[in-house]
Amino acid sequence: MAKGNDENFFKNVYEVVKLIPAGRVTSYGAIASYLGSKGSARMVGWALIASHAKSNIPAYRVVNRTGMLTGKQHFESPDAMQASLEREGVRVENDKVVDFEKLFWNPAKELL
DNA sequence: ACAGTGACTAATA
DNA sequence: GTATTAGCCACTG
Repeated sequence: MAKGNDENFFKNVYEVVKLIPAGRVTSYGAIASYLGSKGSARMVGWALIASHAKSNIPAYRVVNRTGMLTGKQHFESPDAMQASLEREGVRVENDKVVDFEKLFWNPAKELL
């Protein structure tokens, strides 16, 4: 670890993910774009791993561009992510968010 | 310092 | 329409 030099980027991810309304989801690319690291969606995913390990971040509200729960494997249980989403009203089918486009929450627009 | 890996995305075949 | 390649940036060995 770099002693938290990149906290700026990570912290931004934490803030945005925390601000995601219940029952809504967003994509890594959207967060990356909002942070200015457009094209580096992988960093958002990496940040979420750190965030999940460091703070209580609802990382389950963040999925990939197709709405698939790619990161569920990193949770305590692979089913925790889907369960949490369904608990908030998000329908998940075959590890994929239903009506993802409707539930999609764009920080660059909603949070503007 | 180099190479491999990864919670991604878009383009190409 | 599915599969593969390439670009992306940070972390680990």
